[in-house]
Amino acid sequence: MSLVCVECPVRDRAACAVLEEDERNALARAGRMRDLKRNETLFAAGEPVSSCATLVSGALKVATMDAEGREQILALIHPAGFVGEFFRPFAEHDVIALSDSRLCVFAGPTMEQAIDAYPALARALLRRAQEDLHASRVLQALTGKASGKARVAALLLGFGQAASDSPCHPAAQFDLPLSRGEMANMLGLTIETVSRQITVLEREGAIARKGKRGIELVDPALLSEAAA
Amino acid sequence: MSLVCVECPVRDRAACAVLEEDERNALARAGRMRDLKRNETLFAAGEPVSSCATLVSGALKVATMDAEGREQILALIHPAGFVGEFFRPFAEHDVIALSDSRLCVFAGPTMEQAIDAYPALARALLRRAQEDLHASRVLQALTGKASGKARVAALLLGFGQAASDSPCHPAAQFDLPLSRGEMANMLGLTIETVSRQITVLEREGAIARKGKRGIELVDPALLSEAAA
DNA sequence: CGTCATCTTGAGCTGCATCAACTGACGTGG
DNA sequence: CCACGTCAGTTGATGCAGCTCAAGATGACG
Repeated sequence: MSLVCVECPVRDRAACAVLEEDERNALARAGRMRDLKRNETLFAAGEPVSSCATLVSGALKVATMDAEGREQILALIHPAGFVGEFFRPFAEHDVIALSDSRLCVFAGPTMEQAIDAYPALARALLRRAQEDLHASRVLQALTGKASGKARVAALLLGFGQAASDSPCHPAAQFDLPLSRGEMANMLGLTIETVSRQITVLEREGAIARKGKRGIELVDPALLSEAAA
Repeated sequence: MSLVCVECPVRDRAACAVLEEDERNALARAGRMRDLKRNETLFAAGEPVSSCATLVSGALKVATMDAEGREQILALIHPAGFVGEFFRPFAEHDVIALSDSRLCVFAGPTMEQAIDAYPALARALLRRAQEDLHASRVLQALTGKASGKARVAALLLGFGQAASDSPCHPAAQFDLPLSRGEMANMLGLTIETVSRQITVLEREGAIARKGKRGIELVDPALLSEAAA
């Protein structure tokens, strides 16, 4: 399947946005679109990885299973995000679709050749890797020693930011992209604790539940105070 | 000060190792050596960063302070490691010397020009960023939901690996590069808990204390079992 | 020998995990 | 259309791992 970059919703935010039109088209001819259903696995930990991809729409999670079979979510991938490691023969973590998703997939050598051919692409990928690294450390700082309430509050704020168009103000209302269980796996808590802390934050007037997945940020200031 | 790559202890492991001799020398002329004493700060969170560096000897920590002024260690940098973000105007985290250290420092634009001039360098930095990202996620998985004992055991094993020449077997005996407080900050525990778990592991026969900072891995298999 | 920093050990308390029951939404099949 | 099962979420009761506070112990150094 050929890619139609002209219609790509992330055409000016993804790594390939730094390429010239003809370069991008050349790269696109070497890639293909792939759709994933919710909970479908893109890469499985331990399996050989010979490809990488840009997320076009939907959302992915990067996760590991511990010895007891419990999942730990290590990162979320949003549209325009990039997954796949070039320099490792095997995937270290699972990459799974959180919702129905569409990706722009490239076979391993294709992208390696491309970063040699287009220096700007290497820069763009380096930038993205550093951003991912930063995001990982921020999450680490959060789960390191914050209280359960602070973790949940910070996660809700983060979702609000992600759901907003403006980079400074969070969306007033949005749908949670994660189930309670996924939020718990991400924060190093249990389902029950997440649920309880959401209840507490609602009772304090910081947020309000809107249906099963909807959240309204009633008092963002109060919420960010709880996240401290 | 000019750099003498020929004598550099990390000359074939650092990112610049991918360069040809003359390219490397050209880059070296644009950089300079810098020595840090223990606890000296290389980058401070929030301050503008206009440089990056390869660690030649010693060790660094990447850390944040939470609202209550407690430190959280997010990553350790070992010799041949690279620090500094090109694409961000301000440092997000503190970078501090854990022991007396020597770095090979480059002013911001120097390295940016170099990655454009030498595609192999961009690849090498991308590889390093992905490795850092992986290390960050491994640490995150560890601090996510493991027990105190498992965290301490895993950290000790990691130090053993790092202190060893062989990549597969850990060193039988080594000195802890971190104080109890630093280990606690890294693992999301308290000094007391770290101390207690070390005592437990010693009582179980997995390790033995050798003086103030020395650790002997009496039974590595038992230790890695405790880390599970 | 005293001082200071680091580490260890003890005792009690707290926050989160665990186990368990209940609710509501949804889908399936009789 | 209703009975039923399933699944996600909520709430309650209880226990324990790790935090907190406190008191030594150990070692480095002047």
